[in-house]
Amino acid sequence: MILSTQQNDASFDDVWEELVWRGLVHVSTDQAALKELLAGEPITYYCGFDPTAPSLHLGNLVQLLTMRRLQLAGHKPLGLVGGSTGLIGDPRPTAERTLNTKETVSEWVGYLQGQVTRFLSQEGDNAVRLVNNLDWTAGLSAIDFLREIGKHYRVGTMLKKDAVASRLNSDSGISYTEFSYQILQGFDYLELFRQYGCVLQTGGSDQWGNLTSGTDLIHRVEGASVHAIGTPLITNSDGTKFGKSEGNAVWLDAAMCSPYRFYQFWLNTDDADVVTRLKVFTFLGRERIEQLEALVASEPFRREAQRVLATEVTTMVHGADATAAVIAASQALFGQGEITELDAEVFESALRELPNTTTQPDAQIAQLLADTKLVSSLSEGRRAITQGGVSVNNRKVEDVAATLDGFVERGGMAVLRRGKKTLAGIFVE
RNA sequence: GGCGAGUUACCCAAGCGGCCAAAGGGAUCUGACUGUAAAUCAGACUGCUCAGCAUUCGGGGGUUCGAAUCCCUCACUCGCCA
Repeated sequence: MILSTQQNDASFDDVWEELVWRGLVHVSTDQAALKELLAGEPITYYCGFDPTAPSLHLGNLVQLLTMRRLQLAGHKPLGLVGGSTGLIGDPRPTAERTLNTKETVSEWVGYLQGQVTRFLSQEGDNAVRLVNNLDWTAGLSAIDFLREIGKHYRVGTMLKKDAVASRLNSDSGISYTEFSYQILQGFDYLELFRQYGCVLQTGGSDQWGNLTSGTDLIHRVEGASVHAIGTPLITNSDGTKFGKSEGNAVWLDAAMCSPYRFYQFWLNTDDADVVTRLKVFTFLGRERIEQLEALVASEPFRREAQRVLATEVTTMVHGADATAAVIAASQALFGQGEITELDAEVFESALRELPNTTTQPDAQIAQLLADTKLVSSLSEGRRAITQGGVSVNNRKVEDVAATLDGFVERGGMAVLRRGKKTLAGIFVE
């Protein structure tokens, strides 16, 4: 099992030092106190995930791996999947969320719980424990909520939180529902503090307002000082959004983002970003990462660091077998030799890793582009051909109205390619 | 409750009766260059039965030969006053 191969780098004094080195601490409560706390006896900590989709994505993976590092240091994780907060919606800086139905949310809770437990050990005395905030909010009446929790919140403070302030400044405004979100998250922390003695919450730095909502509430109600760590928002050095592939989020669920695409996403990491990614997304030690950093500088064209990164993360998320398959497919499809000279079996299994379709020899190539989702419409398919961006088995398609005839000879298999690296498999009957 | 401002394509944002499928920027995609990079340059970016046609400018209705642009109405958002 992959979890058993993971370990923290023993060359660091404590896990806090390692988190800092990996660039995982963007903001936090008292650093000296945190360092001491984390170096001492096992503590209980938590991180929440809201069911806003059927799967977690790369942004959540940062949290999962941070939790895992703390678990490896002996601390006790609580994996919270927000059955109630998912019904309310964390305010996004831009616009109001659309509410999902209770049925949908509860279905997604199940999926996310399954994913959370895959990344954290379920063995030993610090096994991950799943919690759901619906358990302590479902039975709470609005009146009790306002009396017991709401009374501790000052509206002035709530308005100053970034998430709220930016929404108030936007022309979409904010609903009372989303405005209340920070109270719910603060309540979660209080509840976990009471039930499990939880004294640390981690989350993205964009959650900072929600994290401090909890530490402040606990301080006020229980008189205790508890902690929070905000991890940095992962960004690309060129300013584009991290974690998007073809405009879509990179999901952890193989059905929503195939292992092939997942691997390719990591393989295409910029030189400027690859070291940062290795630190955040792998369990490779400092020495190994520094060695790869040197390789990026001396032999960037070999892309050794990208290869290691892609292999490590894909293995962690999709397993060793799937990773071996997508590496083989990638080599076959991007190798130097003629595609048509590849061993038929290797070729076929490579095509199976891609989005693929079975069709007739007279099928129009523009239509196939649309069918395989390489483009989103027929028009776009034609456009791509016009721009010279489409090839079948590495032969450029010149005619907008071209069919597969003449492009597919051997074995009725073909790679359909848009641009350099967007591929699909075609099987002709 | 009163008054004012606003709602344009993925995002920001021009347009204020015909020359508007709609300026500009960003994002995205393609080509060249390369390392399946980055940067740069060029092109594309509503759909289709694609040198043409159809449908878009918050929803609905109207004026007009003709509307994103004018009028009515509904919805939503923001601000000020109560």
